[in-house]
Amino acid sequence: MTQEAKKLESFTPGRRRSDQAHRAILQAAREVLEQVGYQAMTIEAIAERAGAGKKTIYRWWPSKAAVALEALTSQTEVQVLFSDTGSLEGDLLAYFELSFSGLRGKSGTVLSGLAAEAQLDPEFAREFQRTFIVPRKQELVTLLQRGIQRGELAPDTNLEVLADLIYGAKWYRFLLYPAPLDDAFAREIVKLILRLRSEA
Amino acid sequence: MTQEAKKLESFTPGRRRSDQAHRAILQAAREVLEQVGYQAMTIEAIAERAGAGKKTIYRWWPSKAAVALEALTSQTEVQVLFSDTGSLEGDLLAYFELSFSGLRGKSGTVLSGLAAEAQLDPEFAREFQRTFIVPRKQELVTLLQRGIQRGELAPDTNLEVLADLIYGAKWYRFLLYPAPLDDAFAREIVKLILRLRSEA
Amino acid sequence: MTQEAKKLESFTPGRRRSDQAHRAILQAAREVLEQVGYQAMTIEAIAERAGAGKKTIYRWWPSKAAVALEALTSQTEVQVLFSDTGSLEGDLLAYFELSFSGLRGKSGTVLSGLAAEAQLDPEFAREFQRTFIVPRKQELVTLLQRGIQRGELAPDTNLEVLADLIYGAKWYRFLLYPAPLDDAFAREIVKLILRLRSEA
Amino acid sequence: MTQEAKKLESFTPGRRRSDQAHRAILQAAREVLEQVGYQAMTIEAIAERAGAGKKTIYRWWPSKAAVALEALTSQTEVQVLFSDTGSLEGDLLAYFELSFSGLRGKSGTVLSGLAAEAQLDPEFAREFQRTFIVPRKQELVTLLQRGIQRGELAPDTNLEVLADLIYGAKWYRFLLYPAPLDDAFAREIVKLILRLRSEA
DNA sequence: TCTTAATCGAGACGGTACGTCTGGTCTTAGA
DNA sequence: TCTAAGACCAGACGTACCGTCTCGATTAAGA
Repeated sequence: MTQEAKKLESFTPGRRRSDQAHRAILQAAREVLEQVGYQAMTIEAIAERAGAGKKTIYRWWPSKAAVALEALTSQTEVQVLFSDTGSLEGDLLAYFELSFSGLRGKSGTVLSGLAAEAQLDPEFAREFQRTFIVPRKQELVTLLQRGIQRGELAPDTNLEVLADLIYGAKWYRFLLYPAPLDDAFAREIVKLILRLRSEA
Repeated sequence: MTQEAKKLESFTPGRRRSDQAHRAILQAAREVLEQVGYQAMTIEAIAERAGAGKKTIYRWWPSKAAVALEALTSQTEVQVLFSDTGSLEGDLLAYFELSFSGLRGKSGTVLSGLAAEAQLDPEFAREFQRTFIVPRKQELVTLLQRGIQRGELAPDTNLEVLADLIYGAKWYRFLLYPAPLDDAFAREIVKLILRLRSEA
Repeated sequence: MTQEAKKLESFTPGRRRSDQAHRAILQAAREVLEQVGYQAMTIEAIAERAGAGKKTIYRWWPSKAAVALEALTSQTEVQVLFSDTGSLEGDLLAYFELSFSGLRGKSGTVLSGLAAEAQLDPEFAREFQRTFIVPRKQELVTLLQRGIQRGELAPDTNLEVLADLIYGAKWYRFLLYPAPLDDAFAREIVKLILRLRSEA
Repeated sequence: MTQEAKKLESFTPGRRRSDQAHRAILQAAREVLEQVGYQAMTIEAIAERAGAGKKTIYRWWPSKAAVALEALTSQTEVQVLFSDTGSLEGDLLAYFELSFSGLRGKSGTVLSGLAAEAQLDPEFAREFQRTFIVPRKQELVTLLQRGIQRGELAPDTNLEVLADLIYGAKWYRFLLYPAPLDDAFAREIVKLILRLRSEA
C-alpha cells in the first residue's frame, strides 16, 4: 500500500487528532476573542483553552493575528452579502446597513485589531489583504459595475478609485475618525456617489 | 494685587518639570524611531538614549505611542500645508503631493504604527484623534469650502462626508489596500471630485 | 577679622534645625514601623506621614536603619533594666524576663531588622554597635561582676567571654534558631552559669 | 508493580527541569558573589552570566537569598567538619579553628548576608534554619555528647542549651559585637565550658 | 529693618532592580 | 511520528524606592 493510500484511509490517529485540534484551536480563539478582546488575546491562552500545545498552534499559523483572522472568517455570520436590489442606491444602502451593523459588534473589535496587526506585521498584512481586503473590494467594484450597466453611473467612471473612496470612507470612520457608522452617513455617501456625472 | 488674584496663581510646590528632559526624550524618541522603527521602539531605549529615567517618561506620557505621537508632531517638517493655489484641482493635487510623499518616508511607518496603536489602546485613540486626525480633516474641509466659494463645488455639497471620502481613500490605500499612493491615484481622485454636480 | 577666623567661630547664619520636624519624623517612623514593619518601611513613607521632605530626613540621618534605631531607642519603654535583686540567679532571671518579653513584641521585629541592616551596611553596623550592642553588653558584665563580689562566680571568670556566651545564646535564638525565648530557656541558661567552678 | 509504586512515579508531561541550567545558575551565582558580594548581587546579573532567563531562576528559587544559600552549601569546601580528636577540648578547638577561618573569607560575607535576609524574609528564614542552622547545631550537640561519654561533661548537662551558648557566642561576635573571632576567643570559651561541674 | 543663608515641604530627576509577562523554541513521555 | 505539557532563553514591561536636585517660602541671626 502506498503512502498516499494510507493517508486517504485516514488510519493514522495523529491526523484525525490534528483536525480535531485544528477546530478546537479556532473555537478556543473565538471564545477568547469574545471574552477578552483581540488585544488581550494570547497564543498561550488559546492553547490552554483548546487543550493544545503552543507548538501545535505555531505549526499551522504564523501569529496570533493569523489565528484570529481564520477564526473570524470561518464564522458564517461575518460574511457580507452584496445583494442585487435593482438599483445602485439600493445596493449600496443594503451593503452599508449589513456592513456597519457587523462592525458595531465584537467582530468589529477583532477586525480593528487585525487592521492594527497588519500595520505591525508585514507578513500578516499580505495575508490579510489577500484573503480579506482585496476580495471585498472586488465585490464592491462588481456592485458598482452593475450601476454602470443600469446607467446610474457614467461608463467612464474609474471604479477602482471610486471603490477606494467608498471603502476608504467606511474604514476611515471605523478606524480613525470619531464619528458613527450609521444610516445617515450611508445615505450621505450614496447621495454624493449619485451626483457624479460623466466627464463633459 | 488682590488676595484672590494671588490664589489664582495656583502655586505648585516642588521641583518643576524639566524642559530639558522633555526635549531630550522627544529627540531620543525621534532618533530611535529613525533607527529601529515604531514597532521595535521601546521606552527603555528612549530612556537610555535620552539619559532619562523611565519613570520620567511614564510621568508625562501614558504609553510609547503618546511619546511617538508628540515626537512626530513636534517636528516642523511633518506639518502638512493646505495651500491656496487658486483652484480646487490645484489645491487638492498640491495637498496630495505633499501628503503622499510624507507617507512614503520614515514618518509614514511611524504613522501607520500610531494608527495601529489607536486600534489597540482606546485612550491613545482619543488623543490621536484629538491632536492629529480631527484637525487635519478640518483643514481639508476648509480647503473644500474654498471650492464652493469659487463655484467649483455645488453649495449644497456635504463637505464633512466628502472629506471622509477623500481622507478615507488616502488612509485606505495607506493602511490596508495594496496599491501605491502616487500621482495617478491623486489625479483620479480629483477627477471624480470634480465630476460632482449639484442636486437638482 | 580674617575669613578663616570667622569660620573658626563656627558662625552659622540661616534657619536652624527644626525640632518639630525632627520629632515628627521620629514619630512617623514609629507609626510606620508599627504598621508595616521594618522591612517594608521606606524613607518616602516616613516623609509623607511626617509631612516632611525626603531631603530633610537625609540631612539628619544617613539611612532608614539610622532613623529606625533612633525611633526605637528614643522610646522609654524599650530601656532594659539591669536590676539588683540580691543574687546572680535573681538578677539574670529578672533581666531575661524583661528582655525576652521585649523581643516578642513589635520592637523585636524592628530589632531583628536593624541587626539585618547591620550586616548589609558597615557604617550603620558601627553606629548600631556603638549605641546599642556595646553598652548593653557592658551592663551585663557589670551584672556578672556583682556575682563575683557576692562569691557566686569564681573571681577568675572571664566575664567578657561569659557575657558573649549569654548574650550570644539570646541573640542566636532570637535571630537564627527556631526555638522560643521563654522562661524555661532562661532557667536552663542560669542553671549552666551557676555550675561554673573556679579553675583548679 | 504495586499501586503505590505506580502512584509514586507521578507522571509529569512536558520538558523536564534542565540540570544544565540549574548548575549554570549556581555557578554564576558563586561567581557573582565572589566578585560583588551578597549585597550587590542581583538576580539579573546571575541570569545574564548564566545565560538563563530570569523566569527560569524564579521558577526554582523564591529569592536571591535562596539561590545564594544553595550556591554556598553546594560548595564542598564550605562543609565544616566536626572531627573526633579524643578530647572535648580538642574537638571544640578544632571546630572553632575551621569555623572561624571560614567566616573570615568571602563565604563569611555571604553568610552574614543570608543571616540578614533571614530577618527580613520569614519564608527564607525557615529554609535557612532547616538546611543550615539546625543541622549544624545538631552536629555540635553530637560533639558535646562525646564529652559526656568521655566523662568530660556532667551527664545531666543540658546540651541543647549549652550548644545555644556556644553557637550563640560565635554568631554574636560574627554578626553583632565588634571583637574578633580568633584563637584566644576560642580558648576562653573552651576554658569556661570545661569548668562546668555537675549539679549536686 | 534689612540682609543673608540654611532650613523647610514638595516633588521631579536619573538610576537600578524588581518580579511579571509574552514570544517563539526545545525537550520529553505517551498515544 | 505527532501531540500536550511545559521548561527554556530572551528581554520589555510598568512599578517601587533610592538618594540627589531644584524650587519658592520660611526663619533667625548679624549688620
